[in-house]
Amino acid sequence: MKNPYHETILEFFSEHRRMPSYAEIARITGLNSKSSAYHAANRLIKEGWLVKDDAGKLIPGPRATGIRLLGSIAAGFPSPVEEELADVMTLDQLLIRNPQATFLLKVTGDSMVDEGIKHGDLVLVERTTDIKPGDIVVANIDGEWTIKYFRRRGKQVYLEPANKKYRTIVPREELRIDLVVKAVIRQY
Amino acid sequence: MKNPYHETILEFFSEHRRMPSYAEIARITGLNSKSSAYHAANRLIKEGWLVKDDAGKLIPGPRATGIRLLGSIAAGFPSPVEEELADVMTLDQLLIRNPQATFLLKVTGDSMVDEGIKHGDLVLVERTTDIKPGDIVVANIDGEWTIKYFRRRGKQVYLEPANKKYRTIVPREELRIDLVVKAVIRQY
DNA sequence: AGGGTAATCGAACGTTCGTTCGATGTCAAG
DNA sequence: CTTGACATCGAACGAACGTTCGATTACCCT
Repeated sequence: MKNPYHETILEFFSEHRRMPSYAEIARITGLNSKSSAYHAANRLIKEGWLVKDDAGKLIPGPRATGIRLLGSIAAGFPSPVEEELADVMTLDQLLIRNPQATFLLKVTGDSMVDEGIKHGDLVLVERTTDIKPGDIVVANIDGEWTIKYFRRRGKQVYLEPANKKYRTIVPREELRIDLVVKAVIRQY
Repeated sequence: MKNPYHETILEFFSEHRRMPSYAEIARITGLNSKSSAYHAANRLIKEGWLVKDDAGKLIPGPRATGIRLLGSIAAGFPSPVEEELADVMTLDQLLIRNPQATFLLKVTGDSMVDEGIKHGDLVLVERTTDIKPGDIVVANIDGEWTIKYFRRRGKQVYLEPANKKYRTIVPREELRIDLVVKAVIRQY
């Protein structure tokens, strides 16, 4: 019972992808009545952990949801405790525009190291037809999948690595590319 | 009505951070009865857009939710269409262990370029006391915030950049660090 | 020890929920 | 046109929901 209620409740949210009912709040927090859960939830609303939407349903509040996007490192740093937070969002909301066409790939090899994309990194890839020169793309060259810059000189398109050890690839035949890298994610 | 129901419903989810009730599904889809909404939802469940959890509540299904984590690029690539998906998760679930203590910072400067952390990148920072040598940390050195490797030689701790242009920092006085970099995110 | 504030409880309320049913409507194949 | 499969509808059910109330308990302050 050490755990404050908001942690228990938000844990439920991230596990179940929905908010618990008051009966469920009572169950998971150890409270013995719905009304205790109701009052506890109202306290959490006052504290900003939860909010009620237009329909009166509980949803995670500004203090709980997502990630706090703070200033830049060199520019200084809001006070660690109790930042009254400008922008709060989910990483998914931040990074993903078209969920149906987006997925994650693990990068193998070092052909893009000079771009800061290393072996083992994850790349967030979106399937799209809107590919512009300079984009980083995932392409199938002669049956092999690779990640490269998409370049164009005149009418000729080619794929350029971000690593001098590798050579630019000029496709022998027509090159169909529909996967563009929207983000790079590296975990430590 | 061009929009298939699952798009309307999942749109509701991402806007409201909860799934609609059947009455609400009827309203937003233009259906005139709860039971139509109920049957429509069941179809979507069969198609994988939605699922019901243990309590019978609707939650987004594997086809809708989060991101598909596929194989590595060099290792080949599951068929683009209709991958029967190993792992599906939210980016937040993937990256964030302790939501309360986690936030996002924008990196300024190039002191970590050799680690693949470039100017303008976002770093996912967690406040923790468990910092080990080799970790990438955000530290306050003489009033300035910087991002560096945390190193230790004997009893002496110091901060090392990942860029030969910069010098290692040996703190004059005691160094209190509680921000460790858990992930790097770069958007294109 | 005592007094006051806040948390918890159990019971009760009207409302909304998910679900089932049978009837009606739509559309394509035979 | 007839048949069958399927989507939609409106009404109905008990169960679960959010909320309120008054009584009880726990906790802090001096």
